[in-house]
Amino acid sequence: MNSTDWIPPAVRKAATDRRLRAGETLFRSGDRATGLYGVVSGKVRLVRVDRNGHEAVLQTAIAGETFAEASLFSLTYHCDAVAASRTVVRLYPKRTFIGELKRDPKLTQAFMQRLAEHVMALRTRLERRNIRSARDRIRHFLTLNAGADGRTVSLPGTLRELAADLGLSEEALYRTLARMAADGEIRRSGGTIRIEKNV
Amino acid sequence: MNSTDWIPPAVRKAATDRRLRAGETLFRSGDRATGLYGVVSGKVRLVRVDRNGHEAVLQTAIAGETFAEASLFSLTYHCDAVAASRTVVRLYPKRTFIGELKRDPKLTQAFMQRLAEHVMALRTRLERRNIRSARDRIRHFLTLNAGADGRTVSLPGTLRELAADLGLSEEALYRTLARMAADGEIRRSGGTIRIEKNV
DNA sequence: CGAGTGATTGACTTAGATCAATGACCGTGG
DNA sequence: CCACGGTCATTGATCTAAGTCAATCACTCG
Repeated sequence: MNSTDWIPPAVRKAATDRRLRAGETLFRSGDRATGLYGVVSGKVRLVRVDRNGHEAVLQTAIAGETFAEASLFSLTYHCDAVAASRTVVRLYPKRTFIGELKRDPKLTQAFMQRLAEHVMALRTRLERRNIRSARDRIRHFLTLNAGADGRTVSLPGTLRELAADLGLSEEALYRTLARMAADGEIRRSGGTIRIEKNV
Repeated sequence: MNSTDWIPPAVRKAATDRRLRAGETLFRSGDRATGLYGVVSGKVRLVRVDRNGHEAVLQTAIAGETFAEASLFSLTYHCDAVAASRTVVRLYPKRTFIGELKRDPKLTQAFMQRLAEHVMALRTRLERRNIRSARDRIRHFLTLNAGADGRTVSLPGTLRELAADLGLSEEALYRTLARMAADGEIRRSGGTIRIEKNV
């Protein structure tokens, strides 16, 4: 559901790729919005940085996903996009895209769908941030990200990234995971967490 | 920009009003999504409640605004809608709306715009929640909600509501505001806060 | 092999949650 | 017309979970 199938050939043709090193910035808040991006390979984090240097992760886009959709409605970007690893992104130029939107109702439909999904995802994120307890926050993440069996969660990146994602300090995340494992609530192996007990 | 002008007559005709007492629930998470709502008068809070009973405020819709847009793309609602005061809401039925979307490109355009605004608003909210310090969180809110002069903020509701909105305990909000006022950073009078110093 | 990053654990501090009590205000029903 | 119940605003006292600083180890990538 997050693939870029919905992008029509006309827009595809106008796309250009760009290679990013890990940590490289694709755009910054305030830059002129040139279009919408898709991740070909790698991973991009959309963040806003406050004056204390704290990063708020708004979204993490992995291969096959798109980001900066809302930029079509704005002259500038409103957050920073940073490659989390070596990454290739594909730029779908704003002008072409908007032109095609006017012409292609299917695309419009698909695009609205994407925006609506975005709204829902952001709401879930917001809901999670409202949970004070680190443990409950992690539980929230785990249950909503479990695979088909409802108990296996494969971590999308490093724990460090996850910590930023959850809005916890690394240490709090490590410690809480350790405690949850000690209590038999979860079991860890490599990049995977299994939920052993539902609390 | 948040009025309901963009809703075409065809959809308007199918709308029905409903009167709500303060605190009354309009719909709950999991209820079948019947459509999108507009607030005629009063105020509606969209919240998600976690198992500890904590409420996460996802949106507060005041007179003239719409809410539950994303429900058009979903069979059920994903949050609770509760009237914050005596309120009249107008239901625009899903079926009619979707039918009209297919027919009316203008509506589609306007609706996409609304969704995009939603995404941006949610991102701002998320950004705010990422700020740890109560004082900085309040500052963030104040600067982004100042009127034309950039210094006057008229509070949308009670401080209690604001606290929930900011994700702070009431006490933390009261205390921090008191301290900010004592420091001469803000000045309060009735439902208005003036920013005296920018820090 | 050395530098950089991620993971982990310890020790300490603190901001904000929580519990509690009080006063102001407001609408309402007797 | 006023007493009463309710909500909002406010302040005090206390507690604790999470942030912060710091040190260590494992690993990987030039």
